[in-house]
Amino acid sequence: MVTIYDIAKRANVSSMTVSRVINNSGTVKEETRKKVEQIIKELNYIPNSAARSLNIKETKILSLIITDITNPFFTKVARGAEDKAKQMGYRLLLSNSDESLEKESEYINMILSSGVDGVLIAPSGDQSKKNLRTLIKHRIPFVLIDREVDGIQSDVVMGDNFDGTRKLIEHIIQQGHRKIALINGPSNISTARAREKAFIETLQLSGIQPEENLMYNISFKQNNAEKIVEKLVSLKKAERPTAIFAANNFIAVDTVKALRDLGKSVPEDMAIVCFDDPEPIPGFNPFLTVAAQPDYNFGYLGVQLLIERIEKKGPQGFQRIVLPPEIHISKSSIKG
Amino acid sequence: MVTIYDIAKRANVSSMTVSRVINNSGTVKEETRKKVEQIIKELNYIPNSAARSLNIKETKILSLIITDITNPFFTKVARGAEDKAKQMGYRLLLSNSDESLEKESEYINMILSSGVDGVLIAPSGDQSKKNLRTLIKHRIPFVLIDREVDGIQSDVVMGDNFDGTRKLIEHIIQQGHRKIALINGPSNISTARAREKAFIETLQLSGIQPEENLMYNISFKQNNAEKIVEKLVSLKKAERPTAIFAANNFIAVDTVKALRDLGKSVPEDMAIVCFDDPEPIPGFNPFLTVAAQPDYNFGYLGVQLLIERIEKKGPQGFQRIVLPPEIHISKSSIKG
DNA sequence: CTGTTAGCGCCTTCAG
DNA sequence: CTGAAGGCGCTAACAG
Repeated sequence: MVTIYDIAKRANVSSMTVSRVINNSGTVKEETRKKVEQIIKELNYIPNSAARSLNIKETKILSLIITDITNPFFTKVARGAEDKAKQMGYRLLLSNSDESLEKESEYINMILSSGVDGVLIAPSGDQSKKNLRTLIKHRIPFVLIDREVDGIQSDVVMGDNFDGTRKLIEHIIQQGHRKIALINGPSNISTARAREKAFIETLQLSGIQPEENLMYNISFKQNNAEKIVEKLVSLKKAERPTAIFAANNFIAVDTVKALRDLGKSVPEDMAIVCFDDPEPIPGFNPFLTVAAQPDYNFGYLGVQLLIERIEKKGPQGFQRIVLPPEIHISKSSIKG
Repeated sequence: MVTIYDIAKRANVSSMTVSRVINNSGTVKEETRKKVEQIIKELNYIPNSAARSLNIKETKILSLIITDITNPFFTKVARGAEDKAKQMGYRLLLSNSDESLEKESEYINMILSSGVDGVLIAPSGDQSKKNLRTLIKHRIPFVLIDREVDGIQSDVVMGDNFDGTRKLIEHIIQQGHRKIALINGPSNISTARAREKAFIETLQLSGIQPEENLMYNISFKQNNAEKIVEKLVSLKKAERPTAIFAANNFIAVDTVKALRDLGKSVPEDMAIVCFDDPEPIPGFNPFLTVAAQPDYNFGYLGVQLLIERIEKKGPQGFQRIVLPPEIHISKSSIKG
């Protein structure tokens, strides 16, 4: 391995001069700089980042913790995050928590020891407070994406869950539906709470009384909605919903599949609207009516805030960026 | 920051003993080990990985270079890679080359200086040889995924492009099509070459003469197929294809959109089959007939080979794992 | 503009 | 089973 000393020797300078050339720091005579640079090329010298990190205590590595890269929403978040990170000279570590506090904790531990400069995280829920506290204790800057956590002050980039939900529900009411079910995520996740609140209030504003037996909390992960759908479908006609609001894309997909398996058709037997688009390519094969979030920007802006925080260029107080969703109306909620 | 010395002092041992406890190396009396471990907990000690890496020359970080995480095929590859990496105690860096040699080269440079232990890469094409040679020169192990590179010997995990293509084309011929167009990726990518070869040979075996003016090479990226589709559609009826083989999912999506914009319907006016599923959730909203690859395993097995190579547990020779695709027949190729 | 000294936190080597 | 000395490759702080 060729080190800074090998370069120094060949160039008849000290290691410090080489260091200055590499980092463009201090002042070096144009002539010596040229010489050093040439020798660096000749010898294919590459600075050792471990040694560098040991000194200056920064790695130029960020950690992205999402629940599942396979969820098209987070796929785009990751792409936005990576793009911005690269642009700013940072690398990005990928982690999938699968909505599990335990996995999240494991990643947090790995983060502490691998010395990343900052963390962009979609927390698994309010219980993540524990993990975020750990980050705070170790002075590792972080930015929350998509989800807030009760009792944690920080920068955050999130969607307008209330507004998106309200528009979806208004739309479905406008389509003539009065019995509307909610299949929601766990209530320890801020997005689920906001969506439920908006669901209830929007119904009430239209003079519809929200019904307990039409509202369910399951996981935001795949393969969870089937039983709920069966239950809803098997209700007596008078009690049965004619529309379902799926609180995220995975739940929506499950719901559609479950209905299909039950021989029900969408939207004739059951209308569906959902938050977050399950399609990676919007508008390709449009079927579901969705509140599509600017997912790419969640990641892009998140990394931007994070780097500002790391490099202390950010404002003193925490920033809270709320991005509005776009409603895309499609077959799943329109009759005929 | 609490260091190994702080622990040593408190425990009345030397830093070496602490080091031995941390790494489970050498021998330490059960009693002292217990004491040290307790103090580590009390003080919330976390080993500094930069210092560690500086000594032992390993980071437990792998780099994944794909063309675009947003492509559902690579999304799954990434998930498989991350799962295996985590299981083996490694972290994974994410990079999107966007099929660009330049971006790929930038990432390779970052890799060299950030000292990752190994690289899992879907090369941008045969021109990546340059970058792979750089990795070889710097003794950084790598495994190719999805694509081989002319003149590079290495471990590789890839799909059976010939077989998948053959089955798709046989299917489309069986549907009565004789004029079949190919919208392929660039011929400097091994998968594109294999798919073209299989396309031509399968046609010939069925007594159909491949036609130059029905075969095109574009990029594997999004938003490229429109002009080709327009050209194909505007051919005189006698020359016009009745089916299109899109060589990857992005091309297929573009093709479907372009046809839609031109007022053509699929499969009535034009049948479509493609390699790689554009749906993140197979079978959710089935439309396209596809050769779906075991994408998750590309990443999972790729990382497995890579770690074996890094830890020198792998066989001397290089491994070449070829995974068969599954054909999913759907509306886009079946009439009425 | 350049060099010297010291040390980042850990692990290897060798002694005991 | 444990410790002392030295070094990994680099840079901060100072000196010239």
